[in-house]
Amino acid sequence: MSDESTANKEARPRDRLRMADLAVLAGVSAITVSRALRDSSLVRPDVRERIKQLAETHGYKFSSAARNLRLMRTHSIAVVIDIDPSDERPMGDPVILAALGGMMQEITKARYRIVLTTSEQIRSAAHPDADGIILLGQGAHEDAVLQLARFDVPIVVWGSAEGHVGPGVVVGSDNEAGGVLIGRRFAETGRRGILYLGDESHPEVAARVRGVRQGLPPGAKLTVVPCTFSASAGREALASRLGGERTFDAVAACSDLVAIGALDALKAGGFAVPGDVAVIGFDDSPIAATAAIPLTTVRQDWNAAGRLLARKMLTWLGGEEPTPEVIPVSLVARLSA
Amino acid sequence: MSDESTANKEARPRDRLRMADLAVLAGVSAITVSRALRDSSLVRPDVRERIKQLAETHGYKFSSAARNLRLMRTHSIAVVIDIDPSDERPMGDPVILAALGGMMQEITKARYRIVLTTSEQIRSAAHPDADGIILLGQGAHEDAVLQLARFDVPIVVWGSAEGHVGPGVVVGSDNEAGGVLIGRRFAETGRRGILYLGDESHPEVAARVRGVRQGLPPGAKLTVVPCTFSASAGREALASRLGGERTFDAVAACSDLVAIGALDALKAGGFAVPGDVAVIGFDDSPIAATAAIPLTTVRQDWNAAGRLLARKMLTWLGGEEPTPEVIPVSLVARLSA
DNA sequence: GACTAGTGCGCCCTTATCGTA
DNA sequence: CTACGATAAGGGCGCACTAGT
Repeated sequence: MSDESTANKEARPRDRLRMADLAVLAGVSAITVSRALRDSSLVRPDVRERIKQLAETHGYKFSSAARNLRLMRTHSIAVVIDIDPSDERPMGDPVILAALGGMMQEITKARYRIVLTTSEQIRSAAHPDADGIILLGQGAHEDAVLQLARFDVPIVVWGSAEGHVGPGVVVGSDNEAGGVLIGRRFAETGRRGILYLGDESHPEVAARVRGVRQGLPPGAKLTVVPCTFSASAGREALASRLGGERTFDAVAACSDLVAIGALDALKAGGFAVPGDVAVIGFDDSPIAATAAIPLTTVRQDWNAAGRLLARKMLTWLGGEEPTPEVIPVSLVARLSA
Repeated sequence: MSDESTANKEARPRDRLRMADLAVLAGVSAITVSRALRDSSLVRPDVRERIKQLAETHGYKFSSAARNLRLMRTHSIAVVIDIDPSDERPMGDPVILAALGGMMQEITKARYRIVLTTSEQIRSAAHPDADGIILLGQGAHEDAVLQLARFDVPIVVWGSAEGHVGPGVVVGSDNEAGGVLIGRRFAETGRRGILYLGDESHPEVAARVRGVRQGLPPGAKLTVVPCTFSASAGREALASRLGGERTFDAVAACSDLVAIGALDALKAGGFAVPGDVAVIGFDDSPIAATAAIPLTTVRQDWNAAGRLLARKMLTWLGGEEPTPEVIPVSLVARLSA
């Protein structure tokens, strides 16, 4: 009965309103609708308002897919974190969540979106599907950045600015200053033999160790014991040093989790904290305050860090290459040192 | 001299290879390239392979923006979490990170992407810009779901299945069973006066309270003290009950953080744990194990929860409406009860 | 001629539908 | 039935241009 193809062409039953449809309703062209909805000054304010009203009343839905295709941008920023359940670290790093929170504040304010990814996933992808990449986490070594450089998008990295030569802009805590705070604290409390629990091949840890050394008085002795970022690693690293005669009276750890492990080992060995041995952590994660012996630690403001990382990225996406930046840290004195 | 528009048409200098270009190189049509790259059986295996090779050697980059527009899908799933730095709760909830990790495993495996959002942002958006929404967090009340229902996309919610009538599929811990575990533990250790710290208007908390009551012996007395999900709330709620004569010998909290606050208040009041008062938390977050008095608590497997939430959503996106599901919980006995 | 307010056209790239050999 | 192709969306926006001051 009805000529369907013609009917479709004449008045195709579209389930979705486009700008073109709105344009007909408003008696203007589609591009004017486009501009009106973006508050372009090329459209008279009254026309703009009328079009917006129309869009509202007709339940118009903007298609970001179409915009993304046209502009060849995704309006999203990839955030790379490694949440590996088999690894002990991430669960104990609520700080990452704080950083995510900070990033969300800034990124959503700029009308961008955060796409969560793992380094493994993004590395194996042909395409980042994002306008920029923010790299987070302790594992963010140089090689990770290099791998990602093949995507032609801005990269902002959390890490240690020193010694960074590759692509990408680095934002990080002032690790060396944090180390100095630790060294001074030990100096003030008369400690002479210090054990540092952490992996010096990690640039951030290396900077902290340097700082500790600076903060310590001339006569003090500093020994670095290699150790990853988990509580069990801290426990084992310290336990290995508790046999025989104790040659240290202070322990600094590369994270609060490691410090908690050290606390365990000391307790098991029958040592008093801070009486026999003082302990200082790093991060001021929530577990620091609630530990059996409330942990003295170096506070990194992860929320601020997240915000800053995001702002750097947004600056870059705005066309201006940002500068690296260092975030100050502070000592939180509790009972352990 | 040169007719620019014609020149553009004849041999426009394109910086990006399209399927159409690949088609010319392979001597086939664009649609065949499309099918070949998607492993369609409509293309002969040898042709398929040849086209894939070609794509590889010429550095072809697939445009997901174009696919998204054509298919009217985003291939991404919005995950709504509230990380509000002004709020005390989220920082103490590293469990959320574990859930995110679980979701990432499943979602990236399915070649979807996770878009992080806050409830505020998505509520004010005209459009979710995602094929589905996963709602996470303690604040996921019914009204939040209703607000999101106006988007015409699948919603999967973390929460309490009981009493849920609105749209969306609910996945949650077996809160009532968790409560029973708590009640039994108190029963076994001879506790008679129980204080429950939590907000019963919250469906999950209500279910736990019911469970506790079931697990308790007939003579025991249970009192619910309203309290939000933060450590300070726990501290204050308990402190308010410590004046005058103590009428309880056990405390159950709606989260480990709240339990930590209660522990603080008890310590300040000079009570021994678990001697005078036993304390049980909920979640088994990292702070439970490292607390001053290692916390007995009910473990929820957040990684598994995240994976399940994601799978439910993927099932739905695959065209089949999933069923609600309840995740088992277990008691982790430490020192506090 | 310079400015304002607005338009027509084509392109971004992929894929469902229908058609053909 | 198998393997492939031509066509037409999908929706927004840059570009080059014009009508009217």
